[in-house]
Amino acid sequence: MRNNTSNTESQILASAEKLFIEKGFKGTSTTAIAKDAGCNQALVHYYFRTKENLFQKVFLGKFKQLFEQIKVPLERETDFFSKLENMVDVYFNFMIQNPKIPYFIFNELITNPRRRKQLRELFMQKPHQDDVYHQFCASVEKAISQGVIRDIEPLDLLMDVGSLVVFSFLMAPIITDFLDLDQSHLTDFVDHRKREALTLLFQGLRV
Amino acid sequence: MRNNTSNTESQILASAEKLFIEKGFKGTSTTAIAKDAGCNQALVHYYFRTKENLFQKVFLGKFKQLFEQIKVPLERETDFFSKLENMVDVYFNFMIQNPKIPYFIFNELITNPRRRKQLRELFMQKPHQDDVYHQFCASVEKAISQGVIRDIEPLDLLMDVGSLVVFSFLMAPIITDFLDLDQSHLTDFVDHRKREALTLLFQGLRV
DNA sequence: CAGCTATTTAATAGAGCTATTAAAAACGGC
DNA sequence: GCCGTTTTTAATAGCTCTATTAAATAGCTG
Repeated sequence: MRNNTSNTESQILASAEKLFIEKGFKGTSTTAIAKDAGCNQALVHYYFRTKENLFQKVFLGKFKQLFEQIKVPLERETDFFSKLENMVDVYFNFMIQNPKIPYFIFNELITNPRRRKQLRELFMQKPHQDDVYHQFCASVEKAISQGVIRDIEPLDLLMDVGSLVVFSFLMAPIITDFLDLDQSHLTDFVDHRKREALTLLFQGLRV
Repeated sequence: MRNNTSNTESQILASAEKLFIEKGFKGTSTTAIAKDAGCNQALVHYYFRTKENLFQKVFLGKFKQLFEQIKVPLERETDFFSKLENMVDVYFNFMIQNPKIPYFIFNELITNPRRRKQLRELFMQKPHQDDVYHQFCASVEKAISQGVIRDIEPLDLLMDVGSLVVFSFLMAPIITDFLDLDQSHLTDFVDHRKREALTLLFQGLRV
């Protein structure tokens, strides 16, 4: 190999990422990837052997990217409502910049048991990533015992936040089409949802 | 035609429904549908001409089924918190009985602009179905002016409820696999989420 | 049962897909 | 400029898929 990541190889990866995210595994052909990357179809297999292989690279990469973002506000030591605000903020920002990622990951996790297994193994290999979750649990329980928030299971709180953040983005393309909104109105909508999510959470968690 | 819906025809429809919901449009072949229905592959095309046609029948049928459920608590005239509880109740129950429907509808709406168009036209044809939404808006605004709930836009309230209900079900298969839960623990989880959703909404909407 | 229609079958056209292979082209060091 | 390696290409095997067709079968009616 002449350079560590040849131009073609990374171009294929970029095209694959774009197409897989847009159309999913089944909806994307190696032929289409090659065409988008502007190279011969055989090169896709030359560099990545199989479509499945290439997909895994993209999928795990994106998942790690998401996870890196998610863990930041969970780890940070602040008062509880700041942590909450920080979570909503970070998640919304990530989604604004990567609006198709949550659906991409969801889709593949839901439709393909193999991906769930892959991901599980990924977590089993690195049990220390659990710490993020347990760290979060500890801070929730502390906030409860200090009377800062009402009694709630940490997983529920996580699900509440996740629901309010992710659902807005899953719905976004549907709403856009239904109400004939353009991109600028869409970001308004998302921004509006962010404020409402915070309001609901803050009020809904009071003692 | 001998009987209005021949045995084979409805069997094909049933198999198509099962497989489309499980694997989506791209993931399901007419060959697989025929095999599942226990008939010759050509029959699928004999009765429905194209795969697209067959899919539309399934999709619109399921969407109507969902919509019929959704509108019930929106229309009912009760005090606002009862309406809210009723909504969460009905939606959760529907999802427990049709756990794969929300993802199925989501998936096709998100990935296929044509489906969004189809659905939009469906609504445009029957503008009276708008009334359900406007009826709901009216009851929200009444509740606000009466000081029963805090100030909130009706669409936000709808999104809040939708988020908290639907997200639980989208996550369910992922959580099952991750935590090695069996079906009984899963329904516990869902039931638990239902209570938390209600708590969050009731508290989060107080003045 | 004869004739008509509805249903079912096997066969196949025609397309697209993944993956492989053998040969050609590009590139590097010597 | 030559040689070995890496990269790229065209060709193709071997699938699977949708949709159609012509022929066979079943079912009803008079």
